[in-house]
Amino acid sequence: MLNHQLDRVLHALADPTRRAIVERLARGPASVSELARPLPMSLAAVVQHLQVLEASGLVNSTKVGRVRTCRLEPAGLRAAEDWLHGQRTAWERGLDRLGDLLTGDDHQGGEPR
Amino acid sequence: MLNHQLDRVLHALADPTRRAIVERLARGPASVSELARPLPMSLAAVVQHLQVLEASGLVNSTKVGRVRTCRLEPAGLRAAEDWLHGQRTAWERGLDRLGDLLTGDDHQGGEPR
DNA sequence: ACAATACTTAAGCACTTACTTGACTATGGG
DNA sequence: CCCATAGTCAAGTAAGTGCTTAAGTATTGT
Repeated sequence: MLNHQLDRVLHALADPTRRAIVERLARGPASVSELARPLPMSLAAVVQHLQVLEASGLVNSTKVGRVRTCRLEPAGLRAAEDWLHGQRTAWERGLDRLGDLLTGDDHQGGEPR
Repeated sequence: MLNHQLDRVLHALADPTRRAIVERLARGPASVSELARPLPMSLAAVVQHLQVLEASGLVNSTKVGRVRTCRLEPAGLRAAEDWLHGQRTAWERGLDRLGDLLTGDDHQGGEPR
């Protein structure tokens, strides 16, 4: 995935309203009004949040008649998850190597400079 | 984890400069100047990014003498990872149940309304 | 003591974000 | 045909973000 898209995904998820929408959509598809009903803001504001989510690739929607149905697109979620996992495990592996060094158990050779 | 902290973590990671800092720190601790060197901006700007990262709990730092050493704190990364994973798998389980319904293989009973 | 290093703090500025309201365009039921 | 429903579009605004420069404070090497 391009850095650019990860950018959009994380930005989209950084907002609590948009996370609430994602949480709702994780339980199944919903129309714009259904998504808006529990939220303390105008429907127009919700539509704007949906545009951000759609631009990030986290959500896609199709309009049939006058109702637009939105669903979650797990790929974007997955990409962000993978990035986070990569950083965290890289760091934790580093801590492990440090632990090995301190216990004299270095299987790779070469000390830190 | 409180919604509030997830908020800060995702907001912190939504910026490419801050993600670059996290990627660097995943390979091991670094001083402020070391973090700033490859980045195309002033040191003061980097310090501001570090403040955001530290407020989110993703990074902590200790100052010895005149040099502040920053390291990654994996807990925040983990919390975000878990949230993403939860949403994604909830959605995918939903898709599975839908698949089961379509193949007549519903082991839970109760059709969608 | 002096100067270089490694930050720190504050003020300011362009740009973006998260809303609002108001006007508008389908679509569908009675 | 009429009206409610469902959503769209366009301004406008207050607050927040990501930088900058400039001035300041400790700490360390000579």
